[in-house]
Amino acid sequence: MRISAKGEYAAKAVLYLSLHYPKVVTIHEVAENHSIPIKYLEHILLALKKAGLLESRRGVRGGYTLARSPEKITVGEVLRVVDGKFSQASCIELDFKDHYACPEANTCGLKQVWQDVQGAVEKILFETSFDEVRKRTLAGVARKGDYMVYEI
Amino acid sequence: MRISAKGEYAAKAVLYLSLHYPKVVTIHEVAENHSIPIKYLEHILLALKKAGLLESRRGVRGGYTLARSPEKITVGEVLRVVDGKFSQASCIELDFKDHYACPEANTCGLKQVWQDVQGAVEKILFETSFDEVRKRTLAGVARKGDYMVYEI
DNA sequence: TGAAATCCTACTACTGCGGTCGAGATTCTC
DNA sequence: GAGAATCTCGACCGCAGTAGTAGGATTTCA
Repeated sequence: MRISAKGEYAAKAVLYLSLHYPKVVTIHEVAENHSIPIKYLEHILLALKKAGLLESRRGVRGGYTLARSPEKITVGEVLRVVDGKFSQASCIELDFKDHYACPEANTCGLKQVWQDVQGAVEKILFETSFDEVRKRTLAGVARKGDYMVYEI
Repeated sequence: MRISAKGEYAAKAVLYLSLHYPKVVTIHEVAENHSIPIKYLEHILLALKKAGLLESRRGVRGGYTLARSPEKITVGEVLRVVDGKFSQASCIELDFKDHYACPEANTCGLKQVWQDVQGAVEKILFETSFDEVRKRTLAGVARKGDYMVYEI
């Protein structure tokens, strides 16, 4: 019942790209800044690119940037790519065609609970854009006072 | 980002006990009714007992029952016992003493997102009692006003 | 005493997650 | 065109946690 390391990495990376949008930054730079294993991050960014969230440029001066502006990318979208669905329990999953996998699903009062949880989670994740996360991050930095940690 | 099979088993078992409260029912009966491996269910019920949620009687005519009435047991309590805490991401976990494990936690705008999610999940799980789940099960009907579940 | 049940420890098989490796393809700069 | 920088991609690996099993010890009731 937790977000995977992969999901956290992905979110941090996209936040970093949001802070530098629309500049192109290298995997290396992202990995350095967040202490993420670089070879692992490669896979993650590649997946996000294939999902249409990021754009890349190869070769010298290459790197990644967001495919859309930060306010058009939500935390939920990013997590969905790397962590898959947010199904909270097997009993509300659907099988091959449109039917609940759990035979008791129609009467079991727990189904409602799992759906409520899933809905609440998705509501937050899909309604929070990276522009908002970016603003909160900058606000946090400003409160600290001493340095501007992120160069923009 | 999902509830474990163990968590689902535990919730189903407690629901079953709620439906028969205050009758004492055997592990065997619960396992049969929900197609849960009996030897596995033993562990789960034992853990719930040790956590103070269930009571048991050994020997012939023994079995389990709730330690309190269904309205005094929440889904969250049950899941916490078998699945541990609901920390959504490592960056909001606390280390040995009172400090965030993640060094960027104070400035990272993601922390708030993870906390929002965790809060929303806990609110639902800890405010839903098994008496309510029991009623919904008996009604076999969806409630009004539940969350819209996003299409996946 | 014997059957029915929980209690308890130990073990196992498997899956997925986190991470690594090495080579290939592309692009820029000189 | 050479070479460096950078993304692309498939294969691989170790570990921890999950799900489940085995078997016996203990308690209780008739």
